Amino acid sequence: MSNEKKLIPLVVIVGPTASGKTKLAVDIAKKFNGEIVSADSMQIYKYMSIGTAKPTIEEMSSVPHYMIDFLEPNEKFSVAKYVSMAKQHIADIHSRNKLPILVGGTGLYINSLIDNIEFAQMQENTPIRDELYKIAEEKGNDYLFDMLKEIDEDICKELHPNNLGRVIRAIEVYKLTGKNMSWHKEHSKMTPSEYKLCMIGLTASDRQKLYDRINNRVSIMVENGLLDEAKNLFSSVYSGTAKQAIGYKELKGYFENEEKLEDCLEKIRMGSRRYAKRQLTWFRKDERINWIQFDLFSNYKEIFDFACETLVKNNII
RNA sequence: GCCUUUGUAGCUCAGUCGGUAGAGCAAUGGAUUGAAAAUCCAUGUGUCGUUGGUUCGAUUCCGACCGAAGGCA
Repeated sequence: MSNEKKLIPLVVIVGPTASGKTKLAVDIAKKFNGEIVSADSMQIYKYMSIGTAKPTIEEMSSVPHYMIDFLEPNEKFSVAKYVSMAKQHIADIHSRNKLPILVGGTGLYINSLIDNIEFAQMQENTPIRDELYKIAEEKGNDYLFDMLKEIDEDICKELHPNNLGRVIRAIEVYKLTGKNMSWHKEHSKMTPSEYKLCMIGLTASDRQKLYDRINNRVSIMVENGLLDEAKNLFSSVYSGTAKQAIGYKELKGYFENEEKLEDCLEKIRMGSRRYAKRQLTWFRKDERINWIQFDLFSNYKEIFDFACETLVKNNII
């Protein structure tokens, strides 16, 4: 094995929702001749722009963006697909002598990509899953968990029986590949990352400041036409992954005349706050991240300058 | 003004036939390898409205007062 292969420089900007990732990424791209690869599990969908806080049309036309706006809302997606597509974009950007910038809040996508997780090669197989879900419904979560114990005792130490989706996936992986999840996890980390990273994390030193921004942004989304966007989405086919997006599902009750608008909006704010909390839990443990606490700077320019300095210090540009 | 109901965790409410209390939601922490903006796990001290009385002991019984909702005038 040779380490001669040259690493691709990659700027990574992470952080909870509403922390200002999009703007910072665009400005960095403009300054350093970069292009942006999004790492967001919902911005991949068309027609879901306001609610997922996609970059504006101006932002997207001033800097090339990838992994945004390319899937119909009824199409399923997965980490494995994300990693293989995003990797190609990064390689392509680099081959054109531009600086790739990975930006987003979906921790699983980002870590799978930058840590070079290799997923088992297989097609997704819903008949197996459906059958397992049926077993769980009839005989209970513990029954399925005991099934998993038979084929992968180690993974059971990391999983809770109630985390049905993962228990089922672990069984499915074994049925489709003949190797259990523990085996795949171990073998997925064999090849080292091909990127030279500089990670920047945006957050607030005071959690309430972040929550204020989130709450405020929901009102802005409504002013920008969130309700119409959601209404259109409901009238078309929208399912699977896209259906989980915060900012749309909460409005259903309003359109069906069962809930007040203000109550639905409060649900969106709450859902977003809880999401931000989970994002922080995910990113906090990554010691490679250079954190920028936006509320400790007096204006945006200082944040931008500080971010640029960080990139220079890390020899990324 | 009178009658009835009501005042318990940030919110909605249980409960204690008198021995200082518990659920859901929220909040906080954590997990995260093909649905990840999803999914899952862990964490419950609050003058039981205020104030007197009865009692060994009251949030629980009795009285007064304060607040809320409804009804009658």
